[in-house]
Amino acid sequence: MLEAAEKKPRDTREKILAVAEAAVLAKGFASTSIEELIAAVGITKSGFFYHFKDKGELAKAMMLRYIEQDTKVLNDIFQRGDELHDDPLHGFLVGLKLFAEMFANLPEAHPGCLAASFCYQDQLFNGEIRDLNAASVLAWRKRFRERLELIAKTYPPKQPVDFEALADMAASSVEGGLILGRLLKDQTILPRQILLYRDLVRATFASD
Amino acid sequence: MLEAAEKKPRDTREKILAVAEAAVLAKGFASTSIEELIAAVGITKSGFFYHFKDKGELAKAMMLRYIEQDTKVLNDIFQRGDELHDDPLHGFLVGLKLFAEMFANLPEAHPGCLAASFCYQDQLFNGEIRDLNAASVLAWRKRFRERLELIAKTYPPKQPVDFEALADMAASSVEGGLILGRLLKDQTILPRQILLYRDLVRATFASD
DNA sequence: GACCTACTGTACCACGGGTACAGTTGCGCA
DNA sequence: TGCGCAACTGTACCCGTGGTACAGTAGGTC
Repeated sequence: MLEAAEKKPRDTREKILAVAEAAVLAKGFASTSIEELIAAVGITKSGFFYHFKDKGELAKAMMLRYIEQDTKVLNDIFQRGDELHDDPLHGFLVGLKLFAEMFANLPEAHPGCLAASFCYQDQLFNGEIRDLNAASVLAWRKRFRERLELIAKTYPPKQPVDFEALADMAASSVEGGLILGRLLKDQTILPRQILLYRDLVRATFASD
Repeated sequence: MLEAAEKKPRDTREKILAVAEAAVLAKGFASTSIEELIAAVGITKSGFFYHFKDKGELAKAMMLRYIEQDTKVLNDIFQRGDELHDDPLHGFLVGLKLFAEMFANLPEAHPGCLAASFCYQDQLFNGEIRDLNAASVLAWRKRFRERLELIAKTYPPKQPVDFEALADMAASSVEGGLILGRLLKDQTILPRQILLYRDLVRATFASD
């Protein structure tokens, strides 16, 4: 009876999450109605509540999905950077360049960061989701901080450096660049912010 | 009959806007109910709709109020910076330091940026509000870009510089710093991001 | 005493989140 | 061949909130 035999288990759940992410990034979580999600996916309300016991569970699943995708992208990009360069500093700089290029080459504007969206509506969510969100930022901090300190072993900076802040600035540049890019409808803003961050990293460890 | 004779015209309107801003930054615009605003201010629903014909007009008034306050703060800070230093570069660097200190010395965590909050819910608003929001970012860009180009006349940078991106990075650092600060509940993140931006500006025009 | 500003009071509707639960369909498996 | 399970559908219903509509009123000003 079904014209599509390609249906896999969990497929619907994934579709709901994808549609929900796009909607939340455009309108916020509260104004994303379950009604519109089921209409877009082509299921009924009962179908939705089969997958998620309430809207809060949807939020949690969205966050987990986002963090997973995010981690994978970062891993890929910076691994490729390191493959192109043995040196910790130059591998990192190549990684940052690849990162900027990835955003520059997106077919359309980046829809935004779910962590930022949730952050500006955090009273809607329970502590579990806020903790997930904080953990994802700490993962960025750890990743970049460890790299920066590794670089500092080979290239000791002449000035004292706030490594934590410099690590955070990677995430901060992305968040800031996404917001400005959206507000001005200019896709070039985000990659250029990342390249400026790259300039700062290079200047921090400059050997001249 | 009224125990308070201190009531001034427009006072209620201002109270509504202040309460609404705090609520929107905590929960988002959509989930900020008119009900809770009037409860906090102590008026009735009819009183609310006397001041704003609908929720959209409230949003517009919030945005206008936010932009006005924002402009005033920036003017004050960077004017003081320039009073302390004649040189365009060093006046700017002092201004950035004052800016960072302002955030560091806030009695409690900065509640967030209304422009960012609206940005992540922009489908809720009409074009007028989105235009206001974009204009406020362009005002930051213009302010910082003009200053950077002025500095470049005295301190020509040795490397080519993306002045637009470097100007945008001021706003971007604030937006990014606010988000990270909120997510990690750490008030020091934002001022430290601004100080890193200051480092980048200094390095860009370094004469050594 | 007329007029204006800044409200109050009352009544009402539509929509969406959420609950409850019974029924159905197709697939894997014994 | 039939059993059970995952993944739904169908129906019915409650309630809170945004939003509309509009009439009334208290206090100050000219």
